[in-house]
Amino acid sequence: MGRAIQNELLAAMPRKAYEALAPALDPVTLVFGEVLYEADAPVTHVYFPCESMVSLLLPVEHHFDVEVGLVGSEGMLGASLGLGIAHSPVKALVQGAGSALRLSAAGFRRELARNPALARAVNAYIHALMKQITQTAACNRFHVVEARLARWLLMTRDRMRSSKFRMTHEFLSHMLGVRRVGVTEAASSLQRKKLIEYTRGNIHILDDRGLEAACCGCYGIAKVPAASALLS
Amino acid sequence: MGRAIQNELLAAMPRKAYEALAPALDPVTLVFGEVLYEADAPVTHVYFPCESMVSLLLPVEHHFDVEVGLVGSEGMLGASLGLGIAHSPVKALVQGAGSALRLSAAGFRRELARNPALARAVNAYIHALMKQITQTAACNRFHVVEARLARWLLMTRDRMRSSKFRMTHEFLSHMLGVRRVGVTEAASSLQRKKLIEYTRGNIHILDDRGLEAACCGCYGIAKVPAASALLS
DNA sequence: GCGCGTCTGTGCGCTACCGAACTTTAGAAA
DNA sequence: TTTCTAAAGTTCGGTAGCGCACAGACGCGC
Repeated sequence: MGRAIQNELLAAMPRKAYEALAPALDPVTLVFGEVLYEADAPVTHVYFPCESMVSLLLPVEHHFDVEVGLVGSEGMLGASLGLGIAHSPVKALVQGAGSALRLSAAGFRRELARNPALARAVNAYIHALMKQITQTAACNRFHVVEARLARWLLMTRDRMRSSKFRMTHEFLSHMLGVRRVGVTEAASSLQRKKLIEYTRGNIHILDDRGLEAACCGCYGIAKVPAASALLS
Repeated sequence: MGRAIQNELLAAMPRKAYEALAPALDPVTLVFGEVLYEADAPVTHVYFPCESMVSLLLPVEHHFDVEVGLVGSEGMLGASLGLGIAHSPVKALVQGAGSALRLSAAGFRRELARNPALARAVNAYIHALMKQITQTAACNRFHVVEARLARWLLMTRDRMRSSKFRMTHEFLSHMLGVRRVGVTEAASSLQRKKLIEYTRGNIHILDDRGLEAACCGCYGIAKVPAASALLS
């Protein structure tokens, strides 16, 4: 346990409270493409991503799924258990492989009951997630593909803590709910402006500032505040 | 207190728990156009609509606000207090005038602490609201104006418990995040199909089944379940 | 080096919706 | 009755994104 706590939700808990929780946490590696929850299916475990990233998707009839939220080390999966709801409203798909901490649903409930700091952190995160989903809703409604792509890349960078990651246009098109060609057009436009570069699934953000300027204000608004701020 | 409890969230609480809460509830009349909360502003009171309806709106830069949710007698406003958050992420605008029950934020917190049935009902509603917002996000992304209008009319009917209500095209256009002309076109199409009729702000749903067929599946999915089901 | 599958780029006609202006009509007020 | 205003209807050019189809291009395995 000497290492830094990599999940910010856990890191923001009082030391003692975290130490009470730590033995129950099970380190796991999330693999790309893994489905943690299906939509409306039971939540058997909660996950605290450390260096991984998970998309929240909603199935829509006659369409591919749309992404409504993105969870990384700033958050958790299965927070609805904190509301006493044992099933996930959305599908959770591992988007960036990496480490996470896992806990059984029963264990999580137990910890919530005896650990008020955890309960507070979880509640605060539920609220932050609602804001994120709300903002995404508005953004998807009003903003052009290029701006939304820029936002998505920045959100991914924040959660992966890296400006290089793997992601094909095909995949991005599902995330943004547009055609693959739409992504190709937006991505090559961003590349022409020297904001990113990419080849065959390897994306590299070259100019963070420029990319922020290319995306809509939603990025700044929906940025999940540091967990420490959540608890203040 | 002999009358039926008109807010379903309250009605679903155990009799004893409700009776403990009832004296603190302050009957108020919400007037059309009243703003209960501004976005990101403090929540001073919570509201349980009885025969009124309130829109949840998100401000978007360079645009009118977009609606992300709709609250009627099946829900409440200010539920985020149940998460320990004292400000509203969205703007709450009274959409359908009518009666509601009001409670101060402090009083609500007090009741939550001593009344587990209320806490459970509130948590369940928060979850239902998240689902509604999520579904709205996806619906706004994929479905055509006519289907979204049909959905909105049905949701309004459910919350107002009436198939007649007042609502101008101008106003609807803000709710749906489209031009007024877009609403006019969609509405006259629905009228031509004899599903609704309207004149100068008076809308009348003629054919519920037909209207449900004209709208997307989102309506059925995002329908907030009866509060009694929420608690089961 | 060859073949093949995956990823990316291009072209084309089409539709829903936009922005902006203008007209008509219902109904309340004078 | 006349006047006035808010609501609803119409028109028109423009565009973002769609569906579909196909063409290169990179990289891996053999």
